[in-house]
Amino acid sequence: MNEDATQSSKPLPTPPPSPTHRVVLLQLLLIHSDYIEFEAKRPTKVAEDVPDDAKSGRLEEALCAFIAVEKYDEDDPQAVVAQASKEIADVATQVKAERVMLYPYAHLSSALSSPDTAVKVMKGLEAALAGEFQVMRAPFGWYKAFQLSCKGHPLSELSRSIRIGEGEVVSEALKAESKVVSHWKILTPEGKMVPVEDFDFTGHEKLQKFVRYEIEKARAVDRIPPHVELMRRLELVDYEPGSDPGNLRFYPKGRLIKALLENYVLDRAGDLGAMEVETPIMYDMEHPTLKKYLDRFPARQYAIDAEKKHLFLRFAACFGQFLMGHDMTVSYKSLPLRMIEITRYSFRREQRGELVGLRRLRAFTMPDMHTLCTDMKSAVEEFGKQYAASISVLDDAGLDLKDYEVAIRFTRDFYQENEDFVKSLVNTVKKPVLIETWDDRFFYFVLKFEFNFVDALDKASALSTVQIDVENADRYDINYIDADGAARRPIILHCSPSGAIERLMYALLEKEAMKAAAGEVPMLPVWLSPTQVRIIPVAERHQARAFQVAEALNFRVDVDDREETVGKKIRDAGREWLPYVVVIGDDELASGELTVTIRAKSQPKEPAKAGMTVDELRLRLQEETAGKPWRRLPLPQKLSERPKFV
RNA sequence: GCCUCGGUAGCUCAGCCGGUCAGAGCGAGUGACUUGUAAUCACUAGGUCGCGUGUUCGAAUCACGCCCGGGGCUCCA
Repeated sequence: MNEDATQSSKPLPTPPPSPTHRVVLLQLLLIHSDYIEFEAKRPTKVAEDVPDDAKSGRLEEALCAFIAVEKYDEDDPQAVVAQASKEIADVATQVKAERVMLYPYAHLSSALSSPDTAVKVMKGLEAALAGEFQVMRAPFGWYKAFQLSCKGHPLSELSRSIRIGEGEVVSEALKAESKVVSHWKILTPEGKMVPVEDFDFTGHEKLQKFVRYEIEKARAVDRIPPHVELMRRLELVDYEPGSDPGNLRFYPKGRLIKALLENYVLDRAGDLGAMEVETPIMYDMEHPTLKKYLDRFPARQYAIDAEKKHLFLRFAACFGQFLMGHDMTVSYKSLPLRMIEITRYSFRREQRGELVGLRRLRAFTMPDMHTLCTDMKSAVEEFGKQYAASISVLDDAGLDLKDYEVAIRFTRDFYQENEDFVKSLVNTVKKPVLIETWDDRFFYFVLKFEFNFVDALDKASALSTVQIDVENADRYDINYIDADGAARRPIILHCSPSGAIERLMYALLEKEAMKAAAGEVPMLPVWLSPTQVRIIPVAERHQARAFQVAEALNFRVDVDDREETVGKKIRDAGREWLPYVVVIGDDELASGELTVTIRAKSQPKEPAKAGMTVDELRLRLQEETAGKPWRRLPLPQKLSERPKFV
């Protein structure tokens, strides 16, 4: 559930538009006319009271705006007026019309607003446009006769739906957010709490970048993020224009890496004692509990209408696991009780301009673990364990403490009672940490941390996170039976040990891009490399031995049997970041040994070559991949049989 | 959602003050070469110039709308 785990760097909640405020619409049909003429014939029962001289009218060379005010407009008529008047003015200017006819036209909508709202909006539009144009308004709620002559040029007929973005609907939670006051400090391993402005960042440049990103929102980017080029060039992941933006396609190699990371995080969660579950990806907007929850903090959702239900796609696994938790019978003996799901996918309809490669998506894969704890003491203890586990998970994935910055955020009250604990967290990482404190609790949690990766373009994004949630047990009516037989509310931890899997891939690629820029040789950890060993037979007569070695190694080994020169094959292997490249020619045939190029020891232009036996190479691979999940080669073993995906 | 830049062959891109402007390199296919650590040579095929509408005698080129991507703003449980 937790956005930070996956997608954002900031802990503040998105202003939650309530689901009922979700869409605000006004339907417009704009006709550029030679003339428009109407006459009100007789009133309907909702008719607006108007003087006789307003019951008919005619405009020459006018833009005629047929308007249906919709039910949803009732939430914010002013915003609708502002938006719609701008739209009408834009078109009128474009077609060089000096006159505008506002014509209420109910048939454009199937969900009309109340007549009061409609009249209010119509009058609002009239007032808003009056300054710039000659405006006439046909009365609302009358049966009217009209004549219209459409000019018939390309822009003469346009229809518009005015949509007011969710963010403009001010909900209770948004109002609360604007009152949030954050205090920013740096906490050092020695336990000193220093205001950020007084902290000497010498030697902690990445932390400084992160802090600036967080507080000052410093951004300066003028190029495509390196990982976007890499994800395509390495044939891992790509954009999918046939879908919605931010929904990506994964090629076999990308799918392999993602699957390995998913399985690895699941394994590690299992080590912590988590039970894997699976929950639906869509939920009923009208479900009473979810409705309250959505009111509290929706990201922007994807909505789906199905038969009689109005559904939304989940943005985390919280829904499913909390609903499950609500129905479970849990004894205190079961606590701490941990459940995890790798959400494939979590959906958030992030704004178009925010989407970038693997960093920020609309559909992403998030390990989402929830832990029920008896009380705050137990929750804090569990928090410490999951903090340590997150460090270890990232380390195995290829990111160590130098690669990310730690943020710890809490309420003032929490800190007063747990100061030593917070300091111990900082001591664990042995480097200064960004601290954000709130005077009051505006969010559902009292304590959280995130690990924030700072990329090649100095952008920060959150990976691992854990939060202590003191609110949702109540909201979902989750309880456990204590030793005395009484039902009690647990404290709930939200944890994503790695953050979103896509984002982890992004971080790995960005890290390697930074290494490459610094003159080092980039590569993925051996356990994640789609091909672990490539064998290059020098001539056709060496192929049999190549396949024999491939089989004996029993890892992800492929054979470059293409009709290319050895030089070409070596170069291609380098471009694919192959950890081990074995060339087999007459010499190897004779000696039985292997000539292996070891990427991890190579420098640019200086491949590190070593002679070793098949067994030695196999042992080496076993050591480097011990304890990690394994999957078979994701592509045909013979390079000659492989398609190109990009 | 707004602003801005871009979309030309599978990929990277040139052409773009309207008129042999439909091109290059890589990739792909075919043939030759049987190859020892960052690109072997030759030939061939491939494109509604993102989509639509308009302006014009004539549009890849100009205008408008839309779609997709990059960046910025906003936003970022």
